[in-house]
Amino acid sequence: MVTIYDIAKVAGVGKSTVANALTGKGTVNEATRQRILQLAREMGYRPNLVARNLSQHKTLTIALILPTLVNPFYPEIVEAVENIVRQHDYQTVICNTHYDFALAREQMDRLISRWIDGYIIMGTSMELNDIIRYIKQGLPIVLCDWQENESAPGIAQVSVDFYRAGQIAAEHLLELGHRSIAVIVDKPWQALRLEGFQSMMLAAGIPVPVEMIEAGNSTFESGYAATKKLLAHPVLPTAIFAANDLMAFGAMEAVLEKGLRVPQDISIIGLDDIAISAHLRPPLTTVALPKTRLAKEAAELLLGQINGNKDMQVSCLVEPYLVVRQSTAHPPT
Amino acid sequence: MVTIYDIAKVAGVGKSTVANALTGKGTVNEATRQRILQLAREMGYRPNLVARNLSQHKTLTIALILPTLVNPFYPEIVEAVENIVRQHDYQTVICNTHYDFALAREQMDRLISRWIDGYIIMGTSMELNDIIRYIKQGLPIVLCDWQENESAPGIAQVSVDFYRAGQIAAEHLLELGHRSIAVIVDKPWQALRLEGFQSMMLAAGIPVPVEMIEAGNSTFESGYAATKKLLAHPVLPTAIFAANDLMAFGAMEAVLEKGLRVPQDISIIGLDDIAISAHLRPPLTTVALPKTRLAKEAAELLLGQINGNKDMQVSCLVEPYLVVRQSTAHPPT
DNA sequence: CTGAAAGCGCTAACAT
DNA sequence: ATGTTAGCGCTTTCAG
Repeated sequence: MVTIYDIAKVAGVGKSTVANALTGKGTVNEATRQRILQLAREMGYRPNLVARNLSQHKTLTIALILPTLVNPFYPEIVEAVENIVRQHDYQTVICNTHYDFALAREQMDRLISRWIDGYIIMGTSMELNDIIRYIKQGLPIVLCDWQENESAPGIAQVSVDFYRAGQIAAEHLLELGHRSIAVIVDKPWQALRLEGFQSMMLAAGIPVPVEMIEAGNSTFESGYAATKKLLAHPVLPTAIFAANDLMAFGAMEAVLEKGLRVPQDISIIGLDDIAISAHLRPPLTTVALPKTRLAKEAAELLLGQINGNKDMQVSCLVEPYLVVRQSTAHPPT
Repeated sequence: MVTIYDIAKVAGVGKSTVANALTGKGTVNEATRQRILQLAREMGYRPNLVARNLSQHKTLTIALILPTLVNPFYPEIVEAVENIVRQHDYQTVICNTHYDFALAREQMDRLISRWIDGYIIMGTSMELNDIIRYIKQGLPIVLCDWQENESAPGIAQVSVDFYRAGQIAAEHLLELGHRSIAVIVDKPWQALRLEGFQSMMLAAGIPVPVEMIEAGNSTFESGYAATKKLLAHPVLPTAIFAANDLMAFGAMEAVLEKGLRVPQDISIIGLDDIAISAHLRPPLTTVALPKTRLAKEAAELLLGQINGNKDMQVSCLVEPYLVVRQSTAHPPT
C-alpha cells in the first residue's frame, strides 16, 4: 500500500505537495508535478478513499433502498439510477430490505454509520415514521415510487400519479365494453391505484362490488391465488385489473390453466410494464410507469439536495401511460 | 455528529474507556460501562465506520461484480450472496459492469481504493487478465459462474459443470427421440455448454451440423433473432437447445409467432432455471443451475480467504440438474 | 510555490 | 481499571 507520504519521500518533497499535485488543487510547479505524477504511476499509487472520506466528511456514495430484487421492476430502477449517478462520480450501494422493516432499520443504521451521502428510498421498503426520523437528523433523502398522498408534506419525492394510473386501466377496460371487472391489489401500498380505478368505474355508473376485489402482495404467486378465488365465483368477471405486472402475470396463468382464453374470455391488464410483460403469451396490456424518468428525477433531486441546491422542486409527479398489447379485448358477447 | 470523545468528556473519562465500553473489548468497570452505554444512547451516538475502517484496515464489505441486472439470473444471485454475507456482518456492494471491460476496470479501481475486503466476480463481467493482475496484488477474489476451464489454475472459483449441463440437455432431447436439434449459444462464454452438448450428440452418432448452431448474446432478443434464422432453413429442427433461459424464452416467442407449436412441433430446452421459466407458456424445460448453492459456496470461499483460512478448497464445481416441464416432448412423427 | 502541522473519529498498544 | 499516545492516509489551513 503506497501512500502520498511514500511518494513524498521518494520525490524529496512534502506530503501536501504530493497531495496538491495529485488532486490538481493547490498550485504546484509544473515540473515537480509531472515528476510526482510519474512517480505515482510507477509506484502504483492508489488514493485511499477511506482516508479521504474521513477527512472530507463525505463518501460520494448514495444508497438505493428497495424492498426486493425479485420483482424485475427494481433491477430496472437500479440500472437507471446507477447510470445517472455514476456520471456525477457517485457510487450506488443497493440496500435490499426484503420487505422487513426491522431489517431496514438495521441496515439503515449501518449505512448512516458509513456516511452514505444520500438515500433514495423506494416505496414499501421502509416505514414512513422511521424515514421522518432520519430526515429530522438531516439526512438527504428522496422518496421514489411512493403513493404521493402517503408521505408527509415537505419530504422530497418523485412518484407516479397512481390514481391516474388506476383511472387509465379502468378507462381502457370500459372503452372495450367491459362491465364486470375484478381487481387484484396490494393494499395499502396500492390503495391509490384502486381508488383511481374505482372512481372511474363509479363515474361510468358501474361501482366495483367488494367481492370483485381481491388482495395480493405484489408477487406472481399472490396474483395467481387471487385469481383462483375470483374464478370460483358463480359469475365470472370479463376482465381483471392487477395492480402490478407480476400479479397480472399470475392472473394470466390461473386463467389459462382453467382453460379460459386471454383475452377472448377474460381480459387482463397490469401496471408497471416490466421487460418481460411484452413477451408473455399473450403480451400483456399494461399501464406503464416511466421507470427511467422516475430514476432520473429521483437521482437528480437527491444530488441537488446533497449539494445544497435549496431552490429545487421538492417533489415531482410523473405520468403513467397505457400500453395496449394483446391481453385485453372486447368482452365475450 | 457525536463522537466517542464527546461521550468521554461528558462521562468524565478517557476516550479509550469509552471505546472499550462500546466495543466490549478491553476491561471496564461494570458501573462506568453502563453509564457510558446509557450516555451513548441518550446522546444518539453512532459509531463512525469510516474512521473505524481506516484504523482497522478493513471495511467488512465485499463486492459482487456482475455484467448486468437485466438477466434475472443475477438478481437471484445477488439476493443469495447478500443473505449469506450479512450473517457474517459483511455488507455487499454490487458492481454492474454492463458487459463493458473498460468500465469494469474503472469501477474496480474505485472499489480497491475503497478498501473493499473481497470480490466475487461473476462470469463475463471482467477480463481474466485484469483479474490475474488484481490477484497478484493480493486481493481476495473468487470467481463465480465461470467456465471452469477458462480461468488460470490456482484461482479460487466456484462454477457449474457446464460441460455436463450441455450433456444433460442433449441426453434429454435424445431420449425423447429428437435427431435434428439446433443450438443457440453465446460463444465463447458458453463454449463448454456447447461442447458438452456436442459430445453427447456425437456419442449418439448424430453430430450437430454447423448450420444448426446459431450465435446469441444471452439476451431474449438474441434468442429470438437466432431462432428466426433457424426457422428460415429449408429443413427445420425438431428441437432447440438454448444455452440460457432468456434465449430459450426468445426462441419460444419466435417459434410460436411463426405459428408452430411448442413442444408439439418444436421442443425447446433452456439452461439456468430463472424464476419466470416455470411460468412461461408452455413452462420451460431447462437445465437448472443451483443458484443458491453457487452463491453460498462463493461467499463462504471468499470469507474464508479474507480471514486467512489457508486450508480451504480453492475451487468447487456444482452439478446442474434437469427440470422437465412442458416445452419438450417427442418430435412430431 | 512549498511544507509543517492539525485534524477527521476510531483503534490499539502501552503506561499508570 | 483507566488514561495517554501514536497512528490509519488524506485534506486543508497557514506560515515560510
